Order: sequence, then C-alpha cells, then structure tokens
Amino acid sequence: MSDTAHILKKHHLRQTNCRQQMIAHFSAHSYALAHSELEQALSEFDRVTIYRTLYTFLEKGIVHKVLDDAGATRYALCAHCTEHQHHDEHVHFKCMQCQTVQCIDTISIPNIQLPQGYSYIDSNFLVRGVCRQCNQL
Amino acid sequence: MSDTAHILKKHHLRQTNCRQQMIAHFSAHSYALAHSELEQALSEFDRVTIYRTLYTFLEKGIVHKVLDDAGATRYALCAHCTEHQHHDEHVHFKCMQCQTVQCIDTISIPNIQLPQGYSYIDSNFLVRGVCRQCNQL
DNA sequence: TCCATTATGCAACATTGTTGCAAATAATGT
DNA sequence: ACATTATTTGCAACAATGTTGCATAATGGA
Repeated sequence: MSDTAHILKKHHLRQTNCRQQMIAHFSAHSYALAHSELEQALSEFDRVTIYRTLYTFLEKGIVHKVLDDAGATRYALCAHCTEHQHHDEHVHFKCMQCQTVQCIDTISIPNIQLPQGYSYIDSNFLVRGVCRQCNQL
Repeated sequence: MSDTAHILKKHHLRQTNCRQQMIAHFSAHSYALAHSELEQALSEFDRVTIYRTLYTFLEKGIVHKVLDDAGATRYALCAHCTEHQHHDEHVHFKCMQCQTVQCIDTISIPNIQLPQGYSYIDSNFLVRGVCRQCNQL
C-alpha cells in the first residue's frame, strides 16, 4: 500500500483521488502550503473540495495550521499529531526572501510562564528571517 | 495637546478625524482589534480608509500586526516601535473563550537558536489558552 | 486665505473562506 | 460482480477580507 493510502487508512478516511493527491503534494514539499498553491497544483479539483479536505485533514491530525504574517493560512503535514491532539509545538520559519514557511522540527518552543490566572492550551511560534538557501545566494 | 494628537504629531502624520478616532479606539481597548471591529465601531468612515489608516500606522510603527489563528489579522498599539523598526518581541495571548487577543508585555520571547545558515529578523509568538477573566467565571 | 500635498469616499474588483444541495464515488455486504 | 448506503465531490451562490484607481475633500504651511 502506498504511503498516502496508508495515511488515509490510519485515520479511517476513504481513499479518494483528491485526498491522495493532496497528501502526495504535501509530502513532495518541505514547506507549508497555502490553499491557493494547492488549488493551482491540483486544478482538477474544486476549490471547495480542497477547503473541505484541508478541514478534514486538520480534524484528523494529518496536517496542522501554520500562521503566516500575510493573510492566508498555510498547512503542513503533522509529524506527531493524532485525531485527539495536535502536537505541533515546533517553530515555524518564514523566509522573507523566498516567502516559504517551513517547520523547524529541531527547535521546540520554549516553555513560557504565563501570568497568574492564565491557562495554556497551545502555542504557535513564527520566526521571520532568511533561510539557508536564500542566504547562500 | 491630546494624547492621540501627540502620537500623530510624533510620527509626522496629519491630524485627521479618522486617525484620531482610530488611535483613541485602540487606546480604549486592551486587546488587539481586527479590521471588522474597527469598521463597526467607526462606521462613519469608509472600509478602505480604515485599511489605509492601518497600513499607515503599521508603517510608522504606531500599531503592530498580531497573528490570529482564525483568518483575520488583528492590530494593537505598539509600546516601543519606531518608523524604522518594530519592537514587538512580546507574547500575544488568545483566549479561546472570549476570543480576544492581548499583548502580554511582561513576557518577552525567549531567544531561540536557529539552525546553521538561517538568519533572524523577528518573531511572532501566539499562545492560545484561557485568560484570567474567563477563568474566574 | 490660498496652494500644494495628502487623505478620504466611492466604485469596482480580487482573494479567501463558507454553505446547501444534487450527483458521483467509495466501502460494505451479498 | 452487483446493489446498497454513507460519504465525498462539484457547482452555485454567497460572505468576508483585502486591494486599486480616481475624483473630491481636508490638512498644514506659505
């Protein structure tokens, strides 16, 4: 069974063309994808289907949301998420030159001490800078 | 001279009704405001004017962008920003109950060590949880 | 008060995201 | 292989968010 088929099966999702291709597309890219990029790359599917598939993947813990400083939400494959809980406490890095956003799995988000009375659910850490590839130009 | 007038003068901006009221509105709220909230509160002004004023304020370092996990961008007054550089390395806290996003000035973003080859510009740290007010219900 | 510059309002449009419903498809059991 | 059922998809329509061009109005300085 292919990798993409396996991921779908693991999460009790039906094997559909759109889902398989979306997972394949995520796997083929090391950076977070915005809806618009998926729409362009997978133009045989309807915009709405892509939105709904992203939503399904989010729910099941297949992808996680990546905040960007410029409007559109991006998504990236989860490494360790489950249907019950996302575990994405890693840093997201946005390169201001090539505009890509990637997950930096090697740095975990430092623990912070919230003020009295605040409780913690999760967090999202976006670092902006210039990535290795762009720095070497 | 009023506070709002002073802020505009400091940044060499003309004193206009919309700008003054926007700054006043920001000052009156301890949490980050989305465009839609400003539009509702300042309905005498055009949507476009509010967008452009936000853009101007961003440029001048009067407000900073606050990332939210749900679509729309929010903005909050800067404490220490200038036209030349934003200094917003504090934590933003989103309460999942009342949905407000506030700046937590008392916690600064911990320094993180990026992988080799990456350079740092700035960062944006969003913590999701439940705020003090909502926890006390 | 006049003038040059800048800001605003309006219209039009582009992008992003959502909802309802009918037709197509996937999984299941026979 | 086929029929049944539940789910997914495509389409249409819409809502929300964000952008651009241009004529008019307002601001600040001479």
